Amino acid sequence: MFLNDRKFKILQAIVTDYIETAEPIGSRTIAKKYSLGISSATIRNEMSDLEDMGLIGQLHTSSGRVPSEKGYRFFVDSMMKSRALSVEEALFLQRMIIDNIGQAEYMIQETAKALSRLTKYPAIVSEPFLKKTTIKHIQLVPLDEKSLLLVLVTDTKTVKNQIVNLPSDTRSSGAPGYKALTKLSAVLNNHISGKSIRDISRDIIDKMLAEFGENAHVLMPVLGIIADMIKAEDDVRVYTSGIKNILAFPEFAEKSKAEAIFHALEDRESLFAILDQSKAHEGIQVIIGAENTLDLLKACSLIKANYTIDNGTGCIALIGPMRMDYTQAVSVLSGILQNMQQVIEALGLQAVKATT
Amino acid sequence: MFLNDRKFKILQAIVTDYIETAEPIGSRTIAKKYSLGISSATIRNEMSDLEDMGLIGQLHTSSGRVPSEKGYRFFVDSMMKSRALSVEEALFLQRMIIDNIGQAEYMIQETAKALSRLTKYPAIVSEPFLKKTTIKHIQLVPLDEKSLLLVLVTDTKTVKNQIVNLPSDTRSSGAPGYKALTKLSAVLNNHISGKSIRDISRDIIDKMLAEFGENAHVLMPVLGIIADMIKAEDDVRVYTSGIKNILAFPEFAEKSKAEAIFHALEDRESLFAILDQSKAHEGIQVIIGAENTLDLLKACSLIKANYTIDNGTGCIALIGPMRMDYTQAVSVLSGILQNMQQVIEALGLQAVKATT
DNA sequence: CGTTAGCACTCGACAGTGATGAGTGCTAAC
DNA sequence: GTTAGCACTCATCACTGTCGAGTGCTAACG
Repeated sequence: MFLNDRKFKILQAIVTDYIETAEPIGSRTIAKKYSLGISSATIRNEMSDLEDMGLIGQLHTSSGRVPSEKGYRFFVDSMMKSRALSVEEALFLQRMIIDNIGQAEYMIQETAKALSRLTKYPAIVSEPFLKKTTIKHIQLVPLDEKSLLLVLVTDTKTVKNQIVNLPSDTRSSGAPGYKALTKLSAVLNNHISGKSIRDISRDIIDKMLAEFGENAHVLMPVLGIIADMIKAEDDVRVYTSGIKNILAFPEFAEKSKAEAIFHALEDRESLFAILDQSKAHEGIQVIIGAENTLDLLKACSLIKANYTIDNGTGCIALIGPMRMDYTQAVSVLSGILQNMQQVIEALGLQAVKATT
Repeated sequence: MFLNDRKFKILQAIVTDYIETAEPIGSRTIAKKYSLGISSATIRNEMSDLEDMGLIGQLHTSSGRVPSEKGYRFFVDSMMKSRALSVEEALFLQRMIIDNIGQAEYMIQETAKALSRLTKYPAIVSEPFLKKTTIKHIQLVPLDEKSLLLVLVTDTKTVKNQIVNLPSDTRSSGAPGYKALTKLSAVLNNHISGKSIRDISRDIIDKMLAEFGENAHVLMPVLGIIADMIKAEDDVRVYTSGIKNILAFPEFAEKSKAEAIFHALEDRESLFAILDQSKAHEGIQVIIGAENTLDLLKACSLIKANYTIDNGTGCIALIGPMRMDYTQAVSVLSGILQNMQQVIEALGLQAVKATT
């Protein structure tokens, strides 16, 4: 699609103005507000052409014009200038990096918060979906005579821990002491470190049982919990932040519409459905209105990017009305991706594939 | 305040009906809906008396009557029958107990979720505020040559872990191996287990430095992170759930009102201000409208209870419009408190003080 | 031939109007 | 003491006319 310079500028004015004000915009307003050096009548003629091309529309005869989905698409593809982060945004992200040089899990939550705070749009961030989590390290820690603590480190440096309550029928033999536990930890690490849960064969279990000796009764509860933890780890979590921000948009003023969005963003299943769209896409992707496969989002736009850590890929996204500030949202999202890259590198994981 | 039987029943009818419908209720409706055996005219006379007593009011002449704050207070204090949990509610809680026999941290989050799901009101639950967290156990776990994992168990069985990145200038000496770390863990436990962060004196640090020997460079980073973790632990967290439910209430239909509530419930500071009201109160407490010290909540009611674990006390609360279903809310809250008690007992902590 | 001014037309927003109905308070009768 | 009846109040709703923003069309202008 080709537009002459004047049409280009008029469309740009309509889109940016509508993104800002959420009000249909008329020819006279454009003539006054944007000094294009032509009269409102001329603008009317051009607008009529733009309407024929399907780039703008009107809600009823004699209302101002509003960008159509095609118009937004044209704007995103051809008009949007990439914007540098503002000083405040850059500083905010910088501080976040410092706070996050800790653990991958927190980084993901914090990323969601930062995204929504910087953009005023609700943010969704999913943990990387890992095909096969493997055990990196196991440590048993004594608590008291009837329970002990199991700490599990996985190959992505996620750390999990859970209390193991020893079955009451074997409680008479009691929990092993500190020294015994370090020995048992060593046995566990020797046999199952580097393995995924499926790799633990009957054979390996038998060997470990023998080496556990008098503490054999501890092994099965421990293995059971390890299996649960790995399974929970394979269950990807999704974090959202700033959902309340949608109340600020007039397009969700109707309570039923706001409720629908709230519902979708608090429900795990629908969150996955939202993020699962076009999973293979590289770089930042903008999905406008009906381009969404979900009916619920046909009135919304979604800006999303996939990121990769080690052997898994996760997703990071912003949701807003179709009239969302694509320029800002894309630049912030891109900044955040670079941020994640730095944190991940600091954690010694493989870098995020970020393409802008 | 004393009411004769007829006035009592009429007030009860007005409160329960208004809680259900959110519409002012007139004399004729009461006469039809509740078979009190008297005509609407008589009811009108009685209502006039109730209005003089300040228990009900009307929005304008010739609107139906609405309970006043004093009316709600009278209802809660004198009319509310405690209700047994329904089968569904009881089952739901039972399942929750089973899922929660893990760790105190998750229990608190899950409690918030359960509360809001069962009542349809937003729920707030705070972690117990602990005066002085003490270290119960420390374990250092090897990760790779430049980092190790620190696991910390506190006296309330909260488990925290964080990766310790060794300073680069000492990286040449490398991270200690598995065996060395178990020895270092033992040193740490010998000296600071059972202590709070303030109890770690310069003297103790010097002793540990000596015992660490060639790995002395590891000690300070580790202690620094322990201090941070304990500090973070002393920072009580607050969880909310089901905030979106307020959209369902007509009293928050105005966007500005809903936004105010959302804002208050997403902001840590205001959450604490909400929960801090009448901290010393025992058992379940109902705070109605202007009884709230916060201006923001003057139009809301708050149902809250404090719970105690070991040396700390936390808070659990429901927020709703003044017209909230006190009967249901109180019974569910009381059920949840008993639930927490069971989980806490299973964890070996001291029981919740639940008084209903 | 592109641009512009002028004009008729459309339609949403808003304020004013009257009818309707739910509800009250008062009074008189039971 | 209780009830029926009646006048009165007030929110709600549908309807109406006015106003203004905006469009499309046409004719005139450079």
